Amino acid sequence: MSTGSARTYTITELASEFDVTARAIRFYEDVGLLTPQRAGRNRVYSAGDRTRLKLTLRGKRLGLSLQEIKQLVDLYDADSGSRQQLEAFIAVLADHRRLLERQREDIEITLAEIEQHAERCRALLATAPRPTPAPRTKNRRPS
Amino acid sequence: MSTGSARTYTITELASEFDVTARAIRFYEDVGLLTPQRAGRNRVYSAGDRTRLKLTLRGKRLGLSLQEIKQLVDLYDADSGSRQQLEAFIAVLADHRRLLERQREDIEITLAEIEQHAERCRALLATAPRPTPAPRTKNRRPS
DNA sequence: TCCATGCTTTACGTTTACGTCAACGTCAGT
DNA sequence: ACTGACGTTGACGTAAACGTAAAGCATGGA
Repeated sequence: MSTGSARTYTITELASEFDVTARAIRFYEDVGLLTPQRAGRNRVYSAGDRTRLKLTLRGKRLGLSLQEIKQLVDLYDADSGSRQQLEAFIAVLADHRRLLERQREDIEITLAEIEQHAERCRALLATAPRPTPAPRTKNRRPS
Repeated sequence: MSTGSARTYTITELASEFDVTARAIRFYEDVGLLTPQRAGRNRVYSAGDRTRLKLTLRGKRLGLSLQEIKQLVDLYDADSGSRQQLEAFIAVLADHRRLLERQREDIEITLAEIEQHAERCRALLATAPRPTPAPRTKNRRPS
C-alpha cells in the first residue's frame, strides 16, 4: 500500500477552513509560497501545502511580509546543506528569535497597559449612574 | 513656576532616536496620529507627542495598521465618557487583548519550532566535517 | 440539452505606508 | 553676502497584498 490516497483539499476548502479568499491563496502561489499539484487545470492541495498555508497565515498574524515568510519557510524546508549553510541558517534562526522576543515584550507591555485601562474603566463604571436601576433586585446570574 | 519649560524635540531628533525617517513622522501626522505644536513653520514635539510616536511604532511592530493604531490611541486619550462609551471602550480593550493573546500563542509556537530547528542544526554541526581542523588545540576562549 | 456551480486565467484597480525628488524658507557661521 | 544645515510643503512614484470584474472550461444534475 505504498500509494495510500493521502487526503487532499480544494482551494475553496482551504479558503473556508482558514477564512481567507481563494484569491489570496492563489496569490501566495504566485509569490512562491505554495506549489500545489494539478488535476487537469484545478489545483490540488496536499497536507504539506495545507501546513505551508498555515505557517504563512501565522507569519502574517505576526506582521511578517510574504517575502520574509517565504525566506523562512524555504529555509526550513531546504536546510541540511553545507556547514556554511547550516551556520547561516542558525544565524537567521537567532535573528528571528530576537525579533519574536521583542514582539513578545511589546505584547506584554501592551497587555499590562490594557489591564490598567480596563481597571480604571471598571472603577468608573462602579461609581457611575446606572441607566436603568436594575430590574427589582434579581440581578444575579444563576451561577 | 507654572510655565516650566518642558523638554521638546525636533523632528530629526525623534527620527534618529526611534530610527525612522522624518517623512514617516510627518506621515503619521497626516494620518492624525501626531499633532505637534509649531514654532513658526517648524514642528515642535512634546513629551506626549514622543509617547504617541512610541506607541505608534510599537503598534507597527505588532502588525497593526496606522488606522487601527489611531483608533486605539484616540480611545485611550479620550475615554471617560458616558456609560455607553465606557462599555464600548471595555469591549474594544477585550478585543485587543484577545488579539494580543493569540499573537503571543503564535509567538510561543514559533519560538518552539525555532528551538527544534536550531537543535537539529547543532546536532548536524557536531557530526559535520570541520572546514579547518582548528588551530593546534588551543580553541578555548579565555573565559 | 441546458444550466448552475466550481475552478481557471488575465488584467486592471485599490489601499497602505511611506520614498523620493523639487523648490523654497531661515538661521548660524564665515 | 554667501553657504550649508535643517526644516517646510507639495506632488508624484512605488511596493505589497490582495480585490474585483471579465470571460472561459468542465461537469454533474434536471
